[in-house]
Amino acid sequence: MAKDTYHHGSLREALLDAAEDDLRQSPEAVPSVRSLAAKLGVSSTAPQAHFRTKSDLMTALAVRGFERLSAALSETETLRGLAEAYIGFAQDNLGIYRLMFSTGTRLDGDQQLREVSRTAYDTLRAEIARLFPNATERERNERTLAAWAVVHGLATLASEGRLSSEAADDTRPATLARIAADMVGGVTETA
Amino acid sequence: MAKDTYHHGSLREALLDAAEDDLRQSPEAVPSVRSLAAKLGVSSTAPQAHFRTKSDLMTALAVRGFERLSAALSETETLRGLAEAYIGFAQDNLGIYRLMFSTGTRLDGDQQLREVSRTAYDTLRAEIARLFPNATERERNERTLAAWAVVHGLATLASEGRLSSEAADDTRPATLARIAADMVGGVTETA
DNA sequence: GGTATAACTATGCAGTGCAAACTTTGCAAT
DNA sequence: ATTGCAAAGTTTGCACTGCATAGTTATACC
Repeated sequence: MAKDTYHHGSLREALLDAAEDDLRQSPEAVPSVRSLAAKLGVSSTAPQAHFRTKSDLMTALAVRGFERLSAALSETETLRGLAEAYIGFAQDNLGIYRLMFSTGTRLDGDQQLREVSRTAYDTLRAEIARLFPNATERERNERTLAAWAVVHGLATLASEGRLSSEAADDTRPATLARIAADMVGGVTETA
Repeated sequence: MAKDTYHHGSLREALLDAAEDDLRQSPEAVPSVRSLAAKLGVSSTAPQAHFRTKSDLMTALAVRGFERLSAALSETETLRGLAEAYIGFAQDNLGIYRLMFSTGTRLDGDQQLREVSRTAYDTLRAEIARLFPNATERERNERTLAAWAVVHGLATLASEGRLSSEAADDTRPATLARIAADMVGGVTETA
């Protein structure tokens, strides 16, 4: 993965790849810029040419994450499917998922991040609208918000290992998704 | 807040107080141990006598947070009140709240943390049991989990400023709590 | 009143992000 | 082809971090 020419050619992407790789191998440790540079056989400050700050790098990674999440969501139709995809994504991409919703990653700072984040949300909103055609605009908004919150909450708590010992022993995406969908859709509307 | 004697006397508590103070003033920046020591007029490594690692200090702070959260929850009765208290706590104690659910703070490592975390959860569980007396054990478990997830999800998303621009403009605890309670309690059961 | 020990200091190390100044390279215009 | 220039990468260095280690001081206990 080291470079042999002076110009790496695609250091920007390589950095993101490397960061993602590290994050996948140990999701609890945010990789240092220096370690990424070292792994790519490049000087410690080379990344600065592509990302002004570390935070910028992480934000770029978060954008990647949202894109992939959106892709995963758009592959399903049902509410339960969406929930399962969301929770599954969180569990399979724990490091990036944390980054996507971490404090450092501010939505207001990055235009691209805001857009790609909105895309994912709109997918959910559309499904809610389909499920509750008679609801008012406001009801739909609130239901969408609540739906997102349950799913996001479950995904987060499960990923951080907060459910294991007390709240739930079965933390598989499918199981949690069922619980979430039951709560949002209600028993009546599903029929 | 500086010491004049060689032995500070209550450095442990002072460190926690100082950390909480910093966290309250700028919730997005986790204070450094060194800065806390400096603020208390104590050498950089003095804290090590009381907390083996920084993570230990943060965990102790998280315990404080759970205690206070439990106290806030126990002051109300209704589901909606619980939700409002929870969300309000998150917004008013953003720094500590993040710490309580951050990756570094592992439940499995600290006995005390596990207990105090469970206490808060049990309060919610009791209320759910009261609301749904006819539900099976399993149903109650699932509803409790879902309830926690919505509330926690809303609290987290609101605190991190993830709702503002797209999902909800009104992020006041009372409003979010109503949405959460509606979802959990359903319209039928509330009557 | 001595002494073990908990609480604190001093020093130092490895790592971190980042700024600043410099060097190499590719590309584009002449 | 030559030159000029901007982009990409290097070197150096600074301030800060957590933490290990070794030495110092005061306090509590017998």
